[in-house]
Amino acid sequence: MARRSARGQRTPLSRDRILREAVALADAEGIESLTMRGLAGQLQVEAMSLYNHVDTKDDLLDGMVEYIASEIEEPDAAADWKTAVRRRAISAHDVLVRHPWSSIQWATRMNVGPTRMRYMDAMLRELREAGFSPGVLDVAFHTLQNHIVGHALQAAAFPYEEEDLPEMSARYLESFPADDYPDLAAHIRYHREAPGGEVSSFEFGLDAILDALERARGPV
Amino acid sequence: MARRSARGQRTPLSRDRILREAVALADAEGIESLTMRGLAGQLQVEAMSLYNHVDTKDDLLDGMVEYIASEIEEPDAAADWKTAVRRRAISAHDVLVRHPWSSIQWATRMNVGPTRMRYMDAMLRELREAGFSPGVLDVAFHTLQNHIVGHALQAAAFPYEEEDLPEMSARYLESFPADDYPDLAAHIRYHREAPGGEVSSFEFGLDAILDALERARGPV
DNA sequence: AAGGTGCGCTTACGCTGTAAGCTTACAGTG
DNA sequence: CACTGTAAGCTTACAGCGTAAGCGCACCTT
Repeated sequence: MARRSARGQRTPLSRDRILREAVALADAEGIESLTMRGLAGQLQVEAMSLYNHVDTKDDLLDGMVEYIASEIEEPDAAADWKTAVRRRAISAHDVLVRHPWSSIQWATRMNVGPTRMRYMDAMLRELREAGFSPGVLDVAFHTLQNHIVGHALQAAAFPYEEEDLPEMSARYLESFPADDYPDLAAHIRYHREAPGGEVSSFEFGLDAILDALERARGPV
Repeated sequence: MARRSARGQRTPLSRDRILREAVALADAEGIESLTMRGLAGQLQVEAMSLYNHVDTKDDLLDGMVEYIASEIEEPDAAADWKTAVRRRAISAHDVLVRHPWSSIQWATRMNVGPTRMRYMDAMLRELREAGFSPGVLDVAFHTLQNHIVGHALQAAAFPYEEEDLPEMSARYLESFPADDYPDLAAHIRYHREAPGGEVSSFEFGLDAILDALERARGPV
């Protein structure tokens, strides 16, 4: 069953090959249908073989988050703090949205690996070097992080194809009990009609947070 | 097997009784060990009987989130927007922290029921009546919501008993590679030593956001 | 007394993660 | 070249999961 070349030797499995395939599979089919057997099948291997490179399924999932975390880009070191933080935040958000399953895992799994640690450490460093006092730094970090992950989480909730989305959300709004929840209805309508859609909604909020932080620098 | 009184009639099951028990069980044992069989066992009933009141396990989980959402308190209608929003946010955060499994479900499940809709609608109304322009209102709502759920998510990550926590986190910090991630280490230390601990860290950030919003009211 | 029906029970199925033990292919050594 | 240790695959098996299908009891209505 194992895949072999013409001469009979098999392409060796490896943690990295497993993680890459797992990420691809989760991207394509959704993480809830990612099973050890299914993943092994894609790799032309039996399920138990995966356990030579991965401790448990949890370990696999941790590895997947680490894998996509490494796609987050490092901003130019010469940039001022606001630009650097902004770029890093946008890149992180991009990655999380690109892998719709990842934001939930990011928010949920507490086994943070070295790649995520590097990411957090770098963002904290940029904020510290910007001159924030410890208290403000803490708020800044969590507010930014919550914005990034929270927004990606929202985006992942609408995994529809780009094309169907307008029609779909229109139909949803039609059946929505707008009389019972008038402000919520307005909110949904706003997101439907907001110029530029979801992406710029993220950046708009991000800039609002960054501006507020800049004003709060020093005191508080 | 079904529980009966002395005269032989059984205490009837009901959706509400099921949800109440499911919430209690998830609170006590963690949601990952909540199974249909286990839940049924607690209710002295067979697993399949639950399906007379609940469509699927997903429906059960949705119901559980709705159940705890109803514990969020309505602030005094006479209060000014900042006080009202603050109170609602704190109450919501309290509820999510009180049920450690709920923040993940809240962030994850997209099937929002009437109770959660009422909650969102009320918060949006308070912000609108405060005079925010649509754009700022949107940022305000999401930033607040992300702060509430994001913070509860973090808190749920440390499900240790209050007593063990200091010793536990001290040991964690000892083995933490502080040389590789100096700013992350400082961040962890800050959370360990911050006056008042996690709760006030939430309120501190909340107030920072509310103050920033107040300043942003009108323009942007 | 009769019959309907709501609701709990029994059984069974396919799927999951993974423990235990085997077998094969290759590298290193004589 | 043969021998052997080991890494990494395969096979089998198991307990636990959600839930579909159908049965039968206890009650309510007439």
